[in-house]
Amino acid sequence: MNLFSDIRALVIASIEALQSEGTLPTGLTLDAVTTEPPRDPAHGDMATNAAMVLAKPAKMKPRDIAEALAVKLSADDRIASAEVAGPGFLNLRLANSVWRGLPGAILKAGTEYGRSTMGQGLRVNVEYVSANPTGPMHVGHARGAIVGDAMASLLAYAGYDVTREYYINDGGAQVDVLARSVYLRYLQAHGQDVEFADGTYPGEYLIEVGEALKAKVGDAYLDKGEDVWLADVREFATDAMMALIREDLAALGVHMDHFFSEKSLYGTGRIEAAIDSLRDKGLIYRGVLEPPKGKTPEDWEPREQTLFKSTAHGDDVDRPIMKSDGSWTYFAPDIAYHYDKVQRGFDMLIDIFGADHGGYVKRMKAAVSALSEGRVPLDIKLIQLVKLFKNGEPFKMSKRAGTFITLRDLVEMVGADVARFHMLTRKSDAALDFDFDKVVEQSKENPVFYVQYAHARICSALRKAAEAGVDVSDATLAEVTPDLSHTAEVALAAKLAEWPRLVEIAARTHEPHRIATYLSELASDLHGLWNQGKDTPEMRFVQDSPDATQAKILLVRATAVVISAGLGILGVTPAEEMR
RNA sequence: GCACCCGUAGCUCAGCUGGAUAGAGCGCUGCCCUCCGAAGGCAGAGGCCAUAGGUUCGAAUCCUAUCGGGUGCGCCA
Repeated sequence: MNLFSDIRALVIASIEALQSEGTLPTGLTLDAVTTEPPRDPAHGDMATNAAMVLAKPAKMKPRDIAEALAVKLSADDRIASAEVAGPGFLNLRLANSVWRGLPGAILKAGTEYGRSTMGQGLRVNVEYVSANPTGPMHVGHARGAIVGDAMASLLAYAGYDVTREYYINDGGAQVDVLARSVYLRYLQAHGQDVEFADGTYPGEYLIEVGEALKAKVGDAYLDKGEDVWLADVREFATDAMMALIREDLAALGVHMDHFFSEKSLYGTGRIEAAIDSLRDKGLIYRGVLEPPKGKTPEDWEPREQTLFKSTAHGDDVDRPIMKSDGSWTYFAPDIAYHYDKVQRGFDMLIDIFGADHGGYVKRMKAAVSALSEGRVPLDIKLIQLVKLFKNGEPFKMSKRAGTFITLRDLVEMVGADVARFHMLTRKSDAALDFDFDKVVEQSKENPVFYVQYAHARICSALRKAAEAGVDVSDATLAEVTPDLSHTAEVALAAKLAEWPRLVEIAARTHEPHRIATYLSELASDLHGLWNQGKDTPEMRFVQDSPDATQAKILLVRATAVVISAGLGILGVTPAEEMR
């Protein structure tokens, strides 16, 4: 149920009626016709741009089209009035019956109100986090995890078939480093003195991994060379790290559908198969790259390499896929991984990367474009930095100073709900300030609190009504005719009408932060309505008679449902009371 | 040097596939808050949407150039 698309359908039908009457020419493209909320409520409930976008192709004056359309639309009993305004806007005022029907319809649908079918069941793969399995996740990983997770939920709510996926970088040199570091801890567990040289991870989190290794293999690896233990320790260590990472993610409320191992691409012919697919398209060649202008590395020398002709698919330069020693560059397994995604039949791919991978976007898009022959779109979201603050002061993380904050620390300090909501209050390609003290503050300037409080406040009103003996069950309220006698109440209903539309906009643009923005606005409207009850007792949610209470409280209960649905997408628990 | 992201009120930021008089919170100014539904309420001031061109009936939004900030740029993933 979506009022805007309902009325848009009515507008389209009216245009077609005018076409069959000969008032408008046939063969017009109607895709650009929209119905949207007017900027100024005085303009009405809804506006359509139909007359303006059709004026040129129909070779008519916009106002003439608008006049004719207004007559048609007015004939529908959902339309109270249709007025031509400005350059050709058609301002629509909806019948009271439309608004009165909305809150009950929301209660009947529950949090499904707003669910869309725009995704048409298309299969989307959202890849996010993909942190190296070399240690616990730090607070910097949290934003990508949260944005990716909310993105996946949003797309699912919008009707896509979503897979949440984590790419484990377990094939590169850094897991050898991890394995050697664990080996040192293993020696330590056997009572030996060890030294952590450069190129090893000294983190204490590996102590227990070393001890676990000792428990598993005993003294089998003591005084042995890497050729004996490296492969096994590598696997043991990455398994341990992934277990750690899964726990960290779970603490944040993030759960993956699929973990994809980079290592599984090596020695199995899968990289070769992906590269062969590109070779078949004539996109692999031997060549020498130009040095980057203006910033030639000291040790630059021309070198013949195996290159992917990514420029054929929009990249700026061709990219090496094989090192001079014949081994793959990191790009090659990434190509193979995305080839695998394409072959698994996804209709759309989304990668959530850190902003430091910006230079990687074009080549990855080029690869997917080539591998899928342009069929599968890849959207890459770059997540900008989170600037940490503590009580208004910039907070620098430093391992040496012991102020290194892990993702787990974050959850323990502020809670998963607060962390999640706050990380979603800004669009992901802008830097975000995160103040450990302010995000848990209970004040109006804290959107997390403000939205939670709106929901809790409604729950409180419902409890109070129930204590007074009023039946405020959804089933009962859904049959009640709401009392929308004040403009602020109609305005709130109008805001609720925007929810399904907003879901589609957020899903189409891949911008889950829009949900958080909307919820803040909705909460603000709710609190405003509540405050008006101070001066105007007849606007209070709980009235003297049960009938009056039901008629008032229905609207705010519908608001709670929408808040709950929105928070659900963000992965935040709606609070029933504030503590 | 090149590519990508960002530039909107004093500050932090929203702003819908281009739509009407560009919004919110904070801060600032004024008023209200002895009782109702706590963690305040109401009102006001504050803008060359970085700059200059272009496309369009219409541009904060799209295109081009310039300026400013960030990120990245062949054997590191």
